[in-house]
Amino acid sequence: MRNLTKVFKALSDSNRVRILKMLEVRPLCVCELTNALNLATSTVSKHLSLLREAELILDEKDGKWVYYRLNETVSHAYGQTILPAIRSWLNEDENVQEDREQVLATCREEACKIYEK
Amino acid sequence: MRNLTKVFKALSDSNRVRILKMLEVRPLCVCELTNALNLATSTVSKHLSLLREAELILDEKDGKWVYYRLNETVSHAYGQTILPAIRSWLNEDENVQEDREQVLATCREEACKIYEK
DNA sequence: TCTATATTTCGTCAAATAACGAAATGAGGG
DNA sequence: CCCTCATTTCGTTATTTGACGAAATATAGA
Repeated sequence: MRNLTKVFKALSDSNRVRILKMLEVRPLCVCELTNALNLATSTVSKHLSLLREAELILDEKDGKWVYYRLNETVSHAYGQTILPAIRSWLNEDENVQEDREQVLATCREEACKIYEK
Repeated sequence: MRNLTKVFKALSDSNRVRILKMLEVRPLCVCELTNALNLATSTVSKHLSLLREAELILDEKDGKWVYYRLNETVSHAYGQTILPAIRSWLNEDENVQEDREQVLATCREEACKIYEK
């Protein structure tokens, strides 16, 4: 029960749903997400930790960046049902489309201060 | 987006999920639900109104009682996906099983003060 | 090492939420 | 019409949540 409500709670905030819909495009680092959401970095980081605790996303460190991506192999039935459903929902939503355009249009050098490899 | 988060928010509280799982057994009036949840009537009434606003349940007046039941013909895709999923989840949950046993064992005369037709 | 950048953690504040009891509303039966 | 019971609405309170900025942590490069 606790696990289920944790998943629903993670999904009950529009900024967190926007994050999931952006991650459908490709894995993104915190600064790219922050850029699109227009929130403080610490706020976005907190949203990401809630999504991660619900096992809806995974994080991977790459140098000084942390990349977040959808958890395609989520272990619980809740995510197995809900993540694909969310993928099919909101694709016509104006905000979601704008977010995605911005993600695609903005290269990381603009979203983050520096892009070096 | 607003509609989706409204649905998830409605589902993000364990007492509201317990209500849905009890309504899987049969339609119930507010006093029967209150009896099982051990909350103030006004609190249960508020939970029910949130579930109703998310279109997950329907209410029907019968004399001085109001019966709530699952919305089997919910119009939005969110409910069409999530309600059947919830029906398949938590059936082994201890609290859910206790709630259901109580619902089945308690006749309305006990749950409510009076039963008259 | 020093600096710059990315991210997380912490402390704080305002708004939202869940709970309660009291009061208001509605329906049925003397 | 009065009384009772079921339910909802309202006002209050404690807790949770979402936001911010500042401070802490981590990494890469000069």
